[in-house]
Amino acid sequence: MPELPEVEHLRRTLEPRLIGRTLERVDVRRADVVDGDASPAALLAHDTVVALRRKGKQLAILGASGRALCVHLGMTGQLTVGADDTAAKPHTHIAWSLAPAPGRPETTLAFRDPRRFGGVWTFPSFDSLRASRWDCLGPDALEIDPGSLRTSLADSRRPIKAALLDQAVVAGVGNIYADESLFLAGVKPSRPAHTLAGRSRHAAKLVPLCRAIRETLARAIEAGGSSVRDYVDATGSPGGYQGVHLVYGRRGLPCTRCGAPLRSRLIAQRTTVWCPDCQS
DNA sequence: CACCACCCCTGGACGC
DNA sequence: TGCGTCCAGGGGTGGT
Repeated sequence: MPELPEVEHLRRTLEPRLIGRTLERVDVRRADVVDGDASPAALLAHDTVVALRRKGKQLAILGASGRALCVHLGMTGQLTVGADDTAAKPHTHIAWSLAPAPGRPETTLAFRDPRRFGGVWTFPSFDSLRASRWDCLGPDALEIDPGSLRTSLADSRRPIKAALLDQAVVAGVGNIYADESLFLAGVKPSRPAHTLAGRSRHAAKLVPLCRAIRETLARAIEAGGSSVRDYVDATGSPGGYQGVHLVYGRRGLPCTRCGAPLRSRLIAQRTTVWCPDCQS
């Protein structure tokens, strides 16, 4: 399930394979994964990729024409660059043919998404992409700072876990890294968000929580992200961070720090795992 | 206005 | 072995 680290690792693996490449032709097999103008030109046909940007869990592909695509992977989305058979897998909804380029054997860019929680949005410019999809997001989670987090949490009575999942509070944290960050910071997921922003003793954990979010995400990027089920990078390789999750997916197993059995319950409609002894 | 429940979707795990 | 059921969850939306 792609969160910020998976999308950033994907961006980094796409970059050397896509920058400077011209998208010759686009084959849209499922038009309903495209939002906005789904014409070939809007999907960067005959355009050359000049940059790949990311905010939170969203990826932007910028063309030399000025046009922009926003890709969101949802739960099961994949964006891969490879040989002809890259587009042959089931649930490949969009396939671009890459113009031949010296030293670059890849021929195909494919967007695949079995469950179709993801999609592709087309925009005439990067500015319009940002205005309609990125400006409403909170700060990117890699750069979250105590000041902005405190402001977002101050008036919120919902559980801190629910706040961290809210992309308007901080962009890029999903279920896995919310649980991991809260564990590292010693914060109970159900704790009312505002108690981390006020004058109670728990407010002292705001700075550690910010640090935990940034460090957890940075380490996961270096490990190539977490492949719980479907995530692969641009080359089709899974990540390696799923092997080092401290709480996510470990309900009932002993806490790595104190040995107590990890507990689990739904918070904000998401399975949440935490240590009853290490988090308060 | 803050926040929650619901919904979209498919594949894999599990039980019988 | 095969079939039915349940569960995973990002994010938009409509309701409280």
